[in-house]
Amino acid sequence: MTTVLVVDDQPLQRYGFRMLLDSVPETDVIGEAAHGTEAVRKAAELRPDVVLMDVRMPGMDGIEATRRIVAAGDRSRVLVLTTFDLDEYVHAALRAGASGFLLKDARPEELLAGIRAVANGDAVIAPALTRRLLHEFARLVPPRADGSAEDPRLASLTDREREILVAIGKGWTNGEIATRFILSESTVKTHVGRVLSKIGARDRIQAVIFAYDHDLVRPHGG
Amino acid sequence: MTTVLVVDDQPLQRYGFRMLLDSVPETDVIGEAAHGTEAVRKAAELRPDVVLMDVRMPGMDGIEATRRIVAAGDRSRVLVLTTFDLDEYVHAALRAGASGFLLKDARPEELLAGIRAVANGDAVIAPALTRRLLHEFARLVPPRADGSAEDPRLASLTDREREILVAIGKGWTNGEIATRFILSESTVKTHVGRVLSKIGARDRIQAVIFAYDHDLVRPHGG
DNA sequence: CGTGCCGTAGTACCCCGGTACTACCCGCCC
DNA sequence: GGGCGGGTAGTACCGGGGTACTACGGCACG
Repeated sequence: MTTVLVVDDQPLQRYGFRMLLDSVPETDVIGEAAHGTEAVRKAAELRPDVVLMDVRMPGMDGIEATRRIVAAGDRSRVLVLTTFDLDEYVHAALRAGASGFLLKDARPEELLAGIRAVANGDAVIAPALTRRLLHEFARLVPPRADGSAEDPRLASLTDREREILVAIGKGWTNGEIATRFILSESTVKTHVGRVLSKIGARDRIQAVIFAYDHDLVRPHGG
Repeated sequence: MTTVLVVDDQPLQRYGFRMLLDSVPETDVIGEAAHGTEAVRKAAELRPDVVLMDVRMPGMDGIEATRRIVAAGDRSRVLVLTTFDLDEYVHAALRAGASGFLLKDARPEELLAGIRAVANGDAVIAPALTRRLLHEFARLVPPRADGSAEDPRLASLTDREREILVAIGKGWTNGEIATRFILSESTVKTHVGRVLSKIGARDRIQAVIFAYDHDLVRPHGG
């Protein structure tokens, strides 16, 4: 039995969901909420397995409510519903920690299957959205994660030189690199010079860019 | 009627797929292939709506075959099937241009629904994979796409200074910036100095890192 | 054994980058 | 009018970065 909290600002919409979910034995609507604040409170109180969350609501919207419910860590999983397939909503919802994203025009069996999947720990995305999501994903995935060949310039570096390049990418000066690697600054300069030459960079700045483009340094990683 | 090309190195597996797909009126298996090379050739020859592609095959694998079929641009959509939910396969398949990714242990109706969706231009992902994909996606999505506040240091920059910062992020020297912006190098230096001061960077290298971390420059964007 | 690659280290030289400070023009607003 | 922020521009100074070249110990490989 899967317990569900229905969140939508329109009473009629909530009624529809309740009718549908109560018509099958496997789901049980244990509560309703008309806006984000109420949703967060009821989620904490009722501990539903799944929260069926509308995005557009007056007051606190579904995204923020999702963020808080997920942050609360009560094991409730959030399935976000929206009328429009606006990209910002999808992105924001996923970053907020939603387990799924479906369109309101989904067929009843799709919705039920979605709830089942989410309750089961899986995730669901409306097919119409999946396509664009995959497109973006393919664009975002770091180059080295696929089957493409490694940049020959990178491959030409020795292990030491690669370490140096990473250090350059972190923004360290030659002096800092020397200190942290316990080397003389002369040695660092030699290494840096060879790195620049091998990757075809005219200065360390181009090397920093190269390092970022080739995912040698993590963003926001100091 | 959806035409399908079945690609798998195991004859029995192909037989199973053919039985299933031919048992419903909406799909029609118009060909089979036992490895990547044959798949590419038959896809070009038969122009199927959907290619049901196994990943692991002797010789050319399903990923490379997918890449080539998609690159051929014959409107054939590729639905990748695998026994294992290995991340590398998923990434590689999506980058190769696959329209979907399902596990072989999917129930028959799931497979049929997947083929239907793919033929329809949508995309599908096995629920078990969707979860991890969303996790990664949330991690990859540029920070500014959600509801988080913009870095106050960025907000303190004037429009001109932001342009300068982007230019720094591209690796341009002061001289190059001066030339492209039609400014004197002195002016550029003045701007750069103010930018460094405002974002708290000790030198332009830290500024480059800042620009990348705040997504002001696109990777691989010269 | 010699040859080459790698990592280490040094000297010498020059230039770009960054700082400090000043200066002028323009548009806006009190 | 006067003040102010933003954009432009200049001079002077200096330190770090990059280049060129040399050098040597260790280690592998033919």
